[in-house]
Amino acid sequence: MHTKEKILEESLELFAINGYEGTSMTKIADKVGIKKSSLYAHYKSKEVLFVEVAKEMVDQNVEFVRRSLDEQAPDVKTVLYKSFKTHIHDMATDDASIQFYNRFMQNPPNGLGGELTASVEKSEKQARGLLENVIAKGQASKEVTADLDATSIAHMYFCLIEGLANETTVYTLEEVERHAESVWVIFWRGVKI
Amino acid sequence: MHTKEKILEESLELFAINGYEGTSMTKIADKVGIKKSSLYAHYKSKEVLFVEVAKEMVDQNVEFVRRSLDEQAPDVKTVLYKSFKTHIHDMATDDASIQFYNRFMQNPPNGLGGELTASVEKSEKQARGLLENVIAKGQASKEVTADLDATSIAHMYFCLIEGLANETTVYTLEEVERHAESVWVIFWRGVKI
DNA sequence: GTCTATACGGCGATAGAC
DNA sequence: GTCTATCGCCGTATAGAC
Repeated sequence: MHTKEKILEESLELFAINGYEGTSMTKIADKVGIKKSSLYAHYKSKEVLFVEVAKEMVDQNVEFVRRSLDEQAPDVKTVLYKSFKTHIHDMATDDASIQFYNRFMQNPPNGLGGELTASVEKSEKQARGLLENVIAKGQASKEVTADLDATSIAHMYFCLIEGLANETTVYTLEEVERHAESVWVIFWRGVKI
Repeated sequence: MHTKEKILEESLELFAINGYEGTSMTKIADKVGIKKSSLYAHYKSKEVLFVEVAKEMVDQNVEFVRRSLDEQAPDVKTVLYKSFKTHIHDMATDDASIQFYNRFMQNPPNGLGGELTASVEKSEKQARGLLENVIAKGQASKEVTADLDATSIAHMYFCLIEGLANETTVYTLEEVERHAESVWVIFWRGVKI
């Protein structure tokens, strides 16, 4: 019922913060407000629960990128800039979904990496596809250089976001946002006509 | 003696691959070729052992950046490009030190993050300083634009490297190196005069 | 579906013989 | 310094009453 979803929600947060081995079924049960053994009525093992959460996050990643792209923005530069800022902001403000995604796409739990890699690769391709469209539009409207192909530029874009995501552990929100600002300037300098 | 160093070496690899909670003292002992209890003659706890490894990695990070900068290269563009390629290559070829660094700087074990953040921040600052010098030289020789400050450019550089590091789990060596190549082109386009 | 009780193994860590 | 033996605890997971 409603409990099953709550388990997903709460374990998402715990996995994101404490990792897979660092999150016990007892801690999840405590956070949900039930006993450990009751979890097994909804998910037959910890691995199954984790994979369920992970699959949701992979799907959500594409949706997140889609929503970050503002269709109403006046030009491609603004679309990209707004999307960039949205990503950075949500990362830096401890959004559990994004932390989960960043954490486990880079270092999946021991046996479960293989089970996820395929779907991650697919979702990253989709997300990159959305950006490629925007960039291609910018090339058509002479905002973005045609010397580079849209795929490479989209790749660079995600590379920057992931690089900045890594900083969130060490640096403060303000520092990351300031870094993001200068990173953006160089990026745009690199891709504009 | 020689055992104490071997413990550091072997646990470095295990921590890098399986994480902190995913690495047991038994597994470390097995890899070293001794019994678990013998480890405690060298390091009084798992936490102490981990912190010891982590501190070495933090120091090594600065040295790694220093060595990647070729003093003999003809111009600043070449210095940066060679350094960039060295980083990518070592990451992609499963260098345990770099994997350890990337993994735990982003997601330190639960109680030990605070103990490391300060020294990480310091070492990253030193490493960035080395790059800033190179970039400032490039600005003086009119290779690199003076519209951007050297700190921002150095920051961008590390951001790209970390972003590419994240890919190594999902993509193959060839793919990452190909991505790195186009990332470099955009980067240089963004910072050259 | 949730509970209590329990099984069983692996964990980090210590004691003490050699 | 390394071993065997052992401690106490907590991990995942199951059985069975309600």
